[in-house]
Amino acid sequence: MNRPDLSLVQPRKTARQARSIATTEAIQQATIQVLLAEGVGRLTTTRVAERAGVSVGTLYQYFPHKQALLFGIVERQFDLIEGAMRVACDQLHGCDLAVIAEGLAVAWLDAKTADIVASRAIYGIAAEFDLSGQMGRAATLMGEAFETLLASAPGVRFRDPPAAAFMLAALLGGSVRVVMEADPSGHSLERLRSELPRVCHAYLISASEPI
Amino acid sequence: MNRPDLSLVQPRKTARQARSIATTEAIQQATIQVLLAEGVGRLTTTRVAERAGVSVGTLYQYFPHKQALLFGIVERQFDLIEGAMRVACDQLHGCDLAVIAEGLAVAWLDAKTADIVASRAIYGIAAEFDLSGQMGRAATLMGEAFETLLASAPGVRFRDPPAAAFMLAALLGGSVRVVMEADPSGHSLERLRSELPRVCHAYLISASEPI
DNA sequence: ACCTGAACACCGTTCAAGT
DNA sequence: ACCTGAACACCGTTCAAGT
Repeated sequence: MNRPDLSLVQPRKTARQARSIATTEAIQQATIQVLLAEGVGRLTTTRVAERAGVSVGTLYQYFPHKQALLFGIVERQFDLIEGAMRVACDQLHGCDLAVIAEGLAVAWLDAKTADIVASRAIYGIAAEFDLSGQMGRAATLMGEAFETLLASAPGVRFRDPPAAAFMLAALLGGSVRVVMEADPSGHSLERLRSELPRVCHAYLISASEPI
Repeated sequence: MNRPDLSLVQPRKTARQARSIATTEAIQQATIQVLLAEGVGRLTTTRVAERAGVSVGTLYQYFPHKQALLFGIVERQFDLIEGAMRVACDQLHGCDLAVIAEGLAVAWLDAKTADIVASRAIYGIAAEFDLSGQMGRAATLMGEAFETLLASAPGVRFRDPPAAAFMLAALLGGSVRVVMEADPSGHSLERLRSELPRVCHAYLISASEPI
């Protein structure tokens, strides 16, 4: 397999006609089904096409390469998490640091563990494909949202707001990812659930000063 | 490719004879060379065998599957990091919390960024293969080392020592991993370098109490 | 305008045959 | 005791031919 051009995430041809849309939809659905039923290791363009009721050729008319199949799913999951965090940020706007820290940690953990099946699939994908592009973009978005949230906290001023927001995102994202990967049983997730809010709170306090 | 049995990480036959040892060595060296010269995407059993000057059949006499080739390299890198952290733990034994926090964060960042070429290769491997087993084992080891280190800090007592040690490991491992993956340029690594010690210190204080 | 599926160039892995 | 490499069962991707 030659290294595919990862910038081509869009479908090769926009699905204008009804039939095209149906086909695209069917292929995406089939991807999820194969993924859940057989695992990443057995996710094959031919298998997906078969499950979608089309031929491989048709599949390649809408998705430039196998990775594009997966990117769609990952993007959907990322959007879900981003949405959940956006809601959390809105609700926490103007609250004080303790509430913000606790709120963000809980929201993040909930979002990541909400659909454990999807998460498992995503981590499987992440283990097999290069998602650094997606992750970088997501990190930047989180950083920005966190920065405005932190600015809204009353009675405190951050010495370096972008740095604090960035670090907070790295903290949440990193610790949850590493724990989910290292211990899929989810046992040590409980520990994370009790400790992560404390980490966030302690850090935010140390990165800011009163008034 | 059928999902290989990951428990078979050992070479298929122990290399007793001199010739065998040489062959094994050559294959391992060839793996690294191919990895560095051509990237994970072009790492092929045939290519490795060719570079090692043997046939594919010979390769499979010593390595049960392609993954075993990679596991060796990853294990070596993990050992390096584990060693560096063990040294750091020894040096920090008995120091107070501020020094321990700063020391661990710096040691971890240095170990992870020491051989940037190897790290890049490792992350490439990690993106393509399932390393959850290795990572879980490494996390447990770190947790234990951290726990005895934290117990040595004078004047403080941790409310839940295993939880604190675990969280510290997740913090270090997660944030560095996520930053390296999301921003391979290494630009935001500088930010991490200045913020991570603060995170560790703030958390350790909040998880302990005086006397 | 959309679909088909044989064909191509590659994989990982095996095993009868050699030295 | 160790090595070879053709052979096998799969991949991802393409493209001439169909409707």
